[in-house]
Amino acid sequence: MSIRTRFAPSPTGYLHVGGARTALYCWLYARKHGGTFILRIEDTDLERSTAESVNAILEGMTWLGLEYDEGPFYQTERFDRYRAVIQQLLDEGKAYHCYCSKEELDALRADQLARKEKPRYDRRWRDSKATPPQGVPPVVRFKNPLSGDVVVNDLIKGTVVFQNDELDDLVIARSDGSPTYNFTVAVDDWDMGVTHIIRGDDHLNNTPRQINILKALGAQPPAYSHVPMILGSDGQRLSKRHGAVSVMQYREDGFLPEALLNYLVRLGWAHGDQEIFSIDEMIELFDIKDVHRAASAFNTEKLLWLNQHYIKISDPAHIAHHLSWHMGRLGVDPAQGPDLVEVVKALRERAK
RNA sequence: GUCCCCAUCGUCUAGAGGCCUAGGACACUGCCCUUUCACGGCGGCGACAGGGGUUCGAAUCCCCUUGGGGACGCCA
Repeated sequence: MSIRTRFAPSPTGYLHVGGARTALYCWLYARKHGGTFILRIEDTDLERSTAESVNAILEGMTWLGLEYDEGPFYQTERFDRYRAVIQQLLDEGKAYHCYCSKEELDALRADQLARKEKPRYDRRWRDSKATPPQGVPPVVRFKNPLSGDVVVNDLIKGTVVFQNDELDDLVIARSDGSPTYNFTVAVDDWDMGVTHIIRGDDHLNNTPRQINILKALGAQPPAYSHVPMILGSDGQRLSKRHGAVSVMQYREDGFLPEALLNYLVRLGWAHGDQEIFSIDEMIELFDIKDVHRAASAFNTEKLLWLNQHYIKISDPAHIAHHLSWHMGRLGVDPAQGPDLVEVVKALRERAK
């Protein structure tokens, strides 16, 4: 069977380095196996998703050269499909309506937390015969299995077992009828024939839920690979205070895409002592199974070194091309000055 | 709090029981090259979180502790 991977960002911000690395790994894995790389925009959160973010993500991927074979698919364009599957689950008794108000749920959560329990929905409407309250639009919840466990054979993390009784009945459709993340992911990965899911390990806990939904749908779960997070230089979660986090910010700061790609592929993965990888070498040597299990800290110094390396060894015309982009951005007309290729030749030994 | 993940130099990592008095890279640093800055060359500093096992032998396997991270939403 042909390999199919997907990168599925939610358009609620720019493409950051963590997402870029995940996209790179998905892309490399597909390329290595002659498979298909799919781009899917997970925009079911109508409140936070923006067109600007979609553009920023597309722009970032284009700059890095991570071209997709299919897509971009937008989940907002697939609502009819989700609605049909939700109805199917309802008809089959695999999902049910829940009439709890947000206040009710908040109170339940606060209560459980106060008792030092893991907060989760108590399934009060799962088998309820009670008459639904008037005028309350219900959400749809998925009937998660009550016992047994879900085994995830993760290509990076190894075998991870989750007890079903740790999971609650998650909401798959909001009271306004719109579908939610864990559900749309399962349906899409199934519909799109995704064979290998490669994503951030912040999704590892979602995996058993998605597998249960897939099973309820009669679908074969794909292979999972959860790549660790990228931390800031101080070992804390990457955020704006660490400086550049947006991929496009690196472009503006003068980094070459090949330098960022080389840095990212080497962050959390290695092939012996090799530090420099061309795109072709990455495709040939990269294997998702060799990705490190621990989170890693982003180190701009090393990126800078790689950038310097690529400036030195690249064709001067190539560097000049990037240089003219920066000059244009600064309002300088390259045609007015000396030949950029010559400038690059003269200065490349001493630039970063 | 509960569940899940993780743990080798400051950082990225090699290491899949003996090849390890733990290797490479970035950073830092000494010397050389050099009119300057870089580049380059040769050195140096620097780590198996702690404790128990298993084994003739453990950075490598198992358990506990500690420390990080993630998840627990009508966000994704």
